[in-house]
Amino acid sequence: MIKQEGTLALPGNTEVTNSQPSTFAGEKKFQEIFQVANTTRNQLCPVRDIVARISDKWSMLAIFALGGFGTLRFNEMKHKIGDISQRMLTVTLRNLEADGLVTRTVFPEIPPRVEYQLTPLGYGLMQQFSLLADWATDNGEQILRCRQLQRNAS
Amino acid sequence: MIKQEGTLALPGNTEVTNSQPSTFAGEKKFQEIFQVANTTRNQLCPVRDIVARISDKWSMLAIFALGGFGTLRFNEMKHKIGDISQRMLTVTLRNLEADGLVTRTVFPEIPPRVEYQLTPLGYGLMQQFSLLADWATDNGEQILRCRQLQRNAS
DNA sequence: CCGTATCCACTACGATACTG
DNA sequence: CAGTATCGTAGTGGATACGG
Repeated sequence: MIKQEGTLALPGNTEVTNSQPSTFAGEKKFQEIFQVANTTRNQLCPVRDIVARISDKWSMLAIFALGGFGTLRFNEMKHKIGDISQRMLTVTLRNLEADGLVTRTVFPEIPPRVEYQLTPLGYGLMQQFSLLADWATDNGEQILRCRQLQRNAS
Repeated sequence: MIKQEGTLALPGNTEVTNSQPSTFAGEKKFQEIFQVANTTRNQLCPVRDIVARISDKWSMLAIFALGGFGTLRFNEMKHKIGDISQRMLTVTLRNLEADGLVTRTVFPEIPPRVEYQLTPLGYGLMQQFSLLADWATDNGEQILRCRQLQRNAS
């Protein structure tokens, strides 16, 4: 007997052919993304680069903070995010700035004032990313349930 | 003089008011995402959890490989991804399985045969994620250019 | 064929202290 | 206020060897 875990994405075909089932539309598109993302020992890949950028511990929060509140000063962000360290906020913002996702404006005053804002590029990224966030809020619970079942089974 | 780096997301308003400029539509939506994602010392957040899952080094590639090619055996994936180690492919697939994103089907044969496939959940995630990948392929070059300029300036 | 087990290198991150 | 500098730790991923 076959050990089958979970449910399949596609209705099981009793007749297995070499071609993929017709329900598998869009397949080629994902193949292309795979090929692009799979830059085995080649040059760097924009997709993986961008995922890497937004997927560290704080970048996503920083981006959505700026998208949600507009312009923010350093300590405003630090206060909003709550448990981020000064160091990590600096590092995060510097990285985002280096990628052209946020601007950093220094006002030569005493005490110093520094304002951060999303660039059009950063705003676009956030919009795309918010779609993924929507999906995550819709389906996150199901994933967590799967994880629980898995842990209980082990 | 103000030290201004990069370009701003919004046209500069000479008159600054307390309210955000009207071009900043969608602000509230992003505030909400921020609030949800910013689970400061609260329980876990589905958005961050899912980002964490797809943002390790190999999960994204594994998902798109399955989405692009349908059903794959262990060594087929390993061959397609190229420079992934056996250990990391196992770990990656086990994590995806635990989250209900892929199924793992063991055929009790000698030699053993194990097939992996996306679940509906995993397929949905990949579709959302592919939109982000599209954005990345469109805008990745610009980000890389920004990064180059930054490095040359330093 | 499809894994585990073990060890090791690297780096992301946090805590703390100090500065213009 | 808005950072830097330094150090310690924990987790991630690679190489290698072995097992059912």
